[in-house]
Amino acid sequence: MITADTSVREQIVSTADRLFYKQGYNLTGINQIIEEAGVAKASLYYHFPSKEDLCVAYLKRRYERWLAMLTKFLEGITDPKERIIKCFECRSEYLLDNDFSGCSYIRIIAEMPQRSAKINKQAILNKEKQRQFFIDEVKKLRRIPGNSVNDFANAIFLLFDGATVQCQVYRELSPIDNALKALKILF
Amino acid sequence: MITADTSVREQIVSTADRLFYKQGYNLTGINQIIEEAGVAKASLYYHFPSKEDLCVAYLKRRYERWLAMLTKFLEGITDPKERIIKCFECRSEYLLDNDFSGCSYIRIIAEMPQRSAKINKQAILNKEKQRQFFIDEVKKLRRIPGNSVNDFANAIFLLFDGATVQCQVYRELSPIDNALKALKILF
DNA sequence: AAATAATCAGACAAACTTGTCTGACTATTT
DNA sequence: AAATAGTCAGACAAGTTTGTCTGATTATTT
Repeated sequence: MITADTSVREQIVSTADRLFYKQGYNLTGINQIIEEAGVAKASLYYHFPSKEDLCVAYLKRRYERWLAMLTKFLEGITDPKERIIKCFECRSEYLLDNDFSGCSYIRIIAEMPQRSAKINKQAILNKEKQRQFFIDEVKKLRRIPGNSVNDFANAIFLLFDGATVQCQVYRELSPIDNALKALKILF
Repeated sequence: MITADTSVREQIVSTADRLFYKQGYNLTGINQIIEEAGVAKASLYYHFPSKEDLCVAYLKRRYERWLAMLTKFLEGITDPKERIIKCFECRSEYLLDNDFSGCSYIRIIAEMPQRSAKINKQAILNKEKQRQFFIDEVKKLRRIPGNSVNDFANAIFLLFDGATVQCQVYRELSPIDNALKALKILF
């Protein structure tokens, strides 16, 4: 009996996840993945018809990891404004834990101008889930700056992505601080 | 007598510029560059010791192009608030003209987690010049939201980068509109 | 017990990667 | 006129890439 998290499939995805995110998709070869995962090449291609499909699994996994981390961060916090701020603080920790590798969805699109339909779809789906989080929180606010839920949520989402990519570029967390200061001006 | 813009060196850089930005750095081979530039491989390596050095030239060129475009956009406009807004509109046109390829500095760092020192330095230099533009404009404002020049300029810069990457992801200009709406709330 | 699903190791294909080198030729400068 | 700088075409090295295929072995399910 083999448990889910030691299965060959899981080994492959978790190794691909680590390597794609750390080294980039294009610079990570199938051979490296199977070697570090300790599985046969045929096993990888048994589970994933192509590298592209493995990439989709990687993106799904990244979102799940982010959601789990955020959920834990927000535990017990009900105030929407505080929850939004905590989301940025969660980003700080995420980037620190992950060597300032930025947002995997943005990165995968930056790396693939050919625009694989499957990968594109998953990346955008993940981004939309992030946007929805902010919309949901903004809806709970008593007073909404600008008087439009979507406009204000989108403003926060822009700060969030802006801070994420700038942290990646500068390899430091100051852009998150800048974003928090921007939030203070906005609220 | 050979003019500067038809020289072999210029041919190489302009071709590399086009291909790096469109296809991505890692997916563009030296062989494709020399073929499309119509030059010999030895000529490329005569001017640029390595692909890395060519990349630095590419980043410099991208900044110059952006600056030229922005300067033209701002011609005759003196009001700092208006100049900031125009900068976002310039970004719209830039992205539309360039197939939504995003910011070349951010992208190159997203593509190269190995962090080539030369490339990293140039990318950050370019980003700092962009930040300085916003700082200079904010300084001219009569009333500064939040009462700190740097904080407000950084907020705008975050919106700028956030909008740029989101436009790249979604392949549409709505994030720029969102950023302009965010600016309205901020001001 | 038989059939199927999952896994293994690794060879192979066909293409691509950056960079070096040869050797010749032309243009420019001293 | 001689020396240097620039350019050419292309072979070559040593490595990489994704994906296919062989053939065998083990696990699971029917």
